[in-house]
Amino acid sequence: HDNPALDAARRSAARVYPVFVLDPRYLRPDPAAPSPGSARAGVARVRFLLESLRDLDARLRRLGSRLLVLRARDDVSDAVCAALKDWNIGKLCFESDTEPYALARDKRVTDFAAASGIEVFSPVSHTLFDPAEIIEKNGGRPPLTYQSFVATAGEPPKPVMEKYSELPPIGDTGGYELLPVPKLEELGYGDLSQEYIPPFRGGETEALKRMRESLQDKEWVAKFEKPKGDPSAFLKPATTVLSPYLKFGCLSARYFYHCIQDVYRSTKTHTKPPVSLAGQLLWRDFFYTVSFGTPNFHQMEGNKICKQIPWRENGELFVAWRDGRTGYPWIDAIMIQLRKWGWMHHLARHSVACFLTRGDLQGRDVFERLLIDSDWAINNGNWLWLSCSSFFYQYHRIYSPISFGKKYDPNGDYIRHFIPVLKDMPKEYIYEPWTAPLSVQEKARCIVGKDYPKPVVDHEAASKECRKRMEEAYASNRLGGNPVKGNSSNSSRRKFSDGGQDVPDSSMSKQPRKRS
DNA sequence: GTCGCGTTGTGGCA
DNA sequence: TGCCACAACGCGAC
Repeated sequence: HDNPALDAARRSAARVYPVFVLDPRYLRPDPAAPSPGSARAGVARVRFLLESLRDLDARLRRLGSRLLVLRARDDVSDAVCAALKDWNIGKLCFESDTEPYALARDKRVTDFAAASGIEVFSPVSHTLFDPAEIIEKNGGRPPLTYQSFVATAGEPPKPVMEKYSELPPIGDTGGYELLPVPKLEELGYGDLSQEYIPPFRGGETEALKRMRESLQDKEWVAKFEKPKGDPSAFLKPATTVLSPYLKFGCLSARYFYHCIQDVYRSTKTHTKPPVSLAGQLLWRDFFYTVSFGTPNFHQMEGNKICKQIPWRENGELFVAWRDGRTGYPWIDAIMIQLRKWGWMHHLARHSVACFLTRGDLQGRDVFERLLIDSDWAINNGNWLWLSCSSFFYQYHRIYSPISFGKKYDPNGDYIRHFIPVLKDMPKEYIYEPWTAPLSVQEKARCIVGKDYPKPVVDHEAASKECRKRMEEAYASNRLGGNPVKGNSSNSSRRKFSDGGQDVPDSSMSKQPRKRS
């Protein structure tokens, strides 16, 4: 549905080759990665992708076509150009993509097409609006606040919902071996039998079903307020969990948006952006637009909208955070949900991102790899937000790793589910197990420091230190825009167990990261 | 220069 | 559940 590229292809040709190229950049197994998967994608997202491809193939077959799965040896554009040439293609249709990696990849293909006399049609259909158009409307610069974005954007165009019962058949594929969509086990990630399978299945069929189920409860849709959602809800998440389907193109943002509007029309009142359900789709477009119009959006260096803050590396804290071993059950439960499900509630993401110092884009990379809805523009945008580097600047607002979760889930059911070793810890101590008397720990069969880690940092000291350093960095940005380079103050996170001694600084300021 | 505003803080209190 | 103080940021309209 809402696939103008496919629609154009079927209208203008007697033969259509529906191609998906498996990209080794995303799929090549990396045994050195901290959890199963490739360097850039955890198995949860790869599984979701393969499920989506199998569903797409099945749906194409119902229309008399099929998916042609190509495996790129190295560069995806090489594989596409070879197929264009070998199959003597006259017109190439694909959805445009604004991520820098995709832009470079697609440019190599369109350059080849232009040189070979192949017609190219590349419509915008991944987002509600065309980011380039919004930037132009706004005077050549992306709107940097949500409100100005919404004012500039206006109403999104309607989805392309042409109904058809068949597609042109595929053409002669010559010597190409037509393989089915591979199974996860065939991609070489090792023995995955022990891996938890997330409760979300990929594919357009599942996406449309999930959307209909969400929209069925009209009162829920009309009253939806994102900040009021419960991040600890896991049996029935507080949001639609349609983001992975949007990410993989299983669900059209435009179609979803217009279905939400239909619901609004049938109810007396409804919430409004930014907190409303439709407002969430506008947030998505906001980050796509800013990311498209901002060079070096994914990093601090050379990023004009990003505050220059001298982040410190704390390898010990980072690894504990990544692996869900910080000693703060609320934080660890969220990170374990991330690794197992590839998804957690937005406020849970805020909580853990805030915890990992205010900032440090190392965390960005962990999210990017493990989330099934991993999205370059949105992930980077939100890490800029949470780190008070851009968009949001109230660095005194810090999520407590103890009281924030407790507010929603005083009994700690979420923690008990994702951290079974804590399942018998009394609720008085479940958010701070290190405060439980030894007799209580013994009775709960969970000794802190043995069965569950001691806190890696003292949150009180660490957040105080963080505020101080943010204040210094902001002051420095006001003065001349030069980041604080000195090493006058302590590490932003301290060890808890050694009485507040500083963790040795492995480096002064963060190295700019290569685009990943 | 001033002032109002900004999706999603915490802790205390009614 | 909602309101307030706390301490307070940058942005953008004026």
